[in-house]
Amino acid sequence: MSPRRVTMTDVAKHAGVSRTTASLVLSGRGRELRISQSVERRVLEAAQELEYRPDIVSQSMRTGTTRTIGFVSDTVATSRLAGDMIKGALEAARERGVMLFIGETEGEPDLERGLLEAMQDRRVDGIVFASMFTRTIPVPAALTTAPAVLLNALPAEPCPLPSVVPDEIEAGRAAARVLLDAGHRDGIHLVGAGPDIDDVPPGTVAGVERLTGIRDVLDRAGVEIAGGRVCPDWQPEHGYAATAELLERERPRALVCLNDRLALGAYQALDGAGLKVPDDVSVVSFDDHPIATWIRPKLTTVALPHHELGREAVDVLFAEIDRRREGRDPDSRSRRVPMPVRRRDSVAAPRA
Amino acid sequence: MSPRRVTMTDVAKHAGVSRTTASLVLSGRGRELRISQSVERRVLEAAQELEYRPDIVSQSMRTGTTRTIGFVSDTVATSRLAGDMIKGALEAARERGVMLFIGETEGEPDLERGLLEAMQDRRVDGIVFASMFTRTIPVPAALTTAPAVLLNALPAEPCPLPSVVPDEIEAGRAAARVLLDAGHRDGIHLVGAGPDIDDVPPGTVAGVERLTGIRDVLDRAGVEIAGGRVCPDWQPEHGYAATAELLERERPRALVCLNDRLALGAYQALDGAGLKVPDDVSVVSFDDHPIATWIRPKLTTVALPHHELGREAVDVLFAEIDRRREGRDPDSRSRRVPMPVRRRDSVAAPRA
DNA sequence: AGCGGCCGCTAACACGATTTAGCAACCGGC
DNA sequence: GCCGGTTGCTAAATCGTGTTAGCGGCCGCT
Repeated sequence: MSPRRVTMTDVAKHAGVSRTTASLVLSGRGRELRISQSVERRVLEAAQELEYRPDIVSQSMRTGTTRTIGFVSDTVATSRLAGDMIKGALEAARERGVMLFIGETEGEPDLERGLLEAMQDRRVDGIVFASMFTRTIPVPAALTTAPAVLLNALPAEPCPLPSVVPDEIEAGRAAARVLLDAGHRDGIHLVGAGPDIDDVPPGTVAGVERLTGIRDVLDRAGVEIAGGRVCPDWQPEHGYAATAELLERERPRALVCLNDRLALGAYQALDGAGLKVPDDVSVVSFDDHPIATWIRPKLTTVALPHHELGREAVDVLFAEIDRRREGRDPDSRSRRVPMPVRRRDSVAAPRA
Repeated sequence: MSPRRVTMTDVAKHAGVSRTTASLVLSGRGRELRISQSVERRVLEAAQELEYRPDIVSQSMRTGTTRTIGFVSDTVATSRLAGDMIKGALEAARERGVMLFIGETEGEPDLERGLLEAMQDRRVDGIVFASMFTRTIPVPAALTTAPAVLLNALPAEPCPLPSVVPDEIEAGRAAARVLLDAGHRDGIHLVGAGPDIDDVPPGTVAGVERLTGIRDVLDRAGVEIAGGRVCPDWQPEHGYAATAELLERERPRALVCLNDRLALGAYQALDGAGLKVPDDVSVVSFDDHPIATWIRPKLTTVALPHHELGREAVDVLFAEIDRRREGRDPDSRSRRVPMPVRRRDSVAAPRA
């Protein structure tokens, strides 16, 4: 079988000291507690020679901290985006020597509760509670036990939890500015939401906020939105249908698609109508989904910074853990992570 | 602060019995060790009333099993596929009340070693060592300590580890059969690899095995491959280039693309040449990437069963853990998970 | 000589569970 | 009345670590 792990007792024995002394030296408190240099050296050498590594389970037992955090999300498999978020969280955790439990609730309260309990039973130091698309959520009661952060989600009711979300309003503004900068003033249509602020699929934050940002910039510039079409879901087929229907009535100069999958559908409809992107119609979108660089021409889009969101959430979580340890009140503000514009080939000046 | 957790001592005190008795009852060994029915009931009631849940860290300390496994992969963020694999693993783990650590090595040996050590230090019960695309890998020494399974990877040298991989050869056969069944005999071209068995991008298992399967079926049917083009990487742009170049020379009747991203590029090139899928050219592919259903017409493809691979890996891992516990030798066979054909709209009978 | 103080280390307990060994009480048989 | 066996429970050890309290020895001062 596998050879028994080297324990601190082994190290102490090998160095000819008590286990206490070994513990003191190895936890760096030797100097403070007046362990002689020679003993200290003997212990360190013994530890190195035996390749001693502390057993974290035992440490957790004693100290109460497991150097482990939980990452709970509704789903991990929707897209590459989810993976990026986890990747960011993973990096930030690794820098602190912390491991990540992951779990998915599939949106079911039972699974959610079970998962949170399983993590608490394993004494996680904190929990990142993530949603794969931005929305407001009812905060589970179990989340108030351990330090926690909401990721890509806002609490439905005021609660003492910090949250990390993408800055969708500013993203909307950025998308509108891309078109204005290229010289567009007329024939700007929306695909997926709008034109009015109430025309959004239910339950999404991204819809309202992106639309708010777009309208804000266009309004200020005195530019009127030519039209818009709300889609129940933001899949390619809906983008195709909305755009095809639009093309029957009029000829747009620019499309703002509310995400890249809609934009893919819009491309297909434009192609079917013999219109060229960007010469005939400019397209700007949101998300920076992998397909944005696969379709032709490559899509100009405002990126969801999933990687950065994941990192930031873990950073905020550890700040929160520190606050708790110091007995301070939790920080319930929400962080807005900027969404960068990826300028590619789908936007051009309108034809004269 | 957060209220102290309810411990077994609390339960025992509340029921008026010793901690030992409480433990016996709660671990279901009460009957066996002749605890009276009345005491048993008192303990169970106390546990329920106090909402007692055992502390898994303490249990781990005593029993050596953490009900936690590690999922180590080179990367988790390449695509939705990775997410699906994790999702499958997660499901299988949840069914056993087991949590999942995840970590990524980014292919760096240092990170890999650190990660495996971190997991061992947390006494994981076993490790799934996954690759995001099928390949042969050198098995890290640290993997032999705990029970482990290779997922989507084959050991470079014989070693006592089971592995779980997709059945790529049979997938190749299935793809070829799709074309034969539709009546194709001539003008079958390969995109991404081939036509000879050596024409594959280096380091991939999928390339050789898919090609092997394709050739196997076509050879048996007496059908000759009209041509092929190996691509250094399997991205849309390579599929586009290979197909565009092919179209300059001749007019294919069917394309076997070695993955869906290549197929996307091929679609674009065919579209550019004014050829219709599937009327002019049939296309069959591999992976069942999300875009397969987004592009028009929807792509017929042989699916990588990522979800199933993840599940299977965890199942095999637990079988392995059981073997070890019973002192039997490890099972070093490799499992082949079938790759199902997704028949959609990109294959039709050749034009008369 | 007696006493206080420092130096360098160790004994012992705690964390929360599991498990082994054993104790007290009762019963029956001779 | 003593012995042996069964019943029903508990004391105590254990896992590997962190931490507090304290012990013996030496030095210096009066």
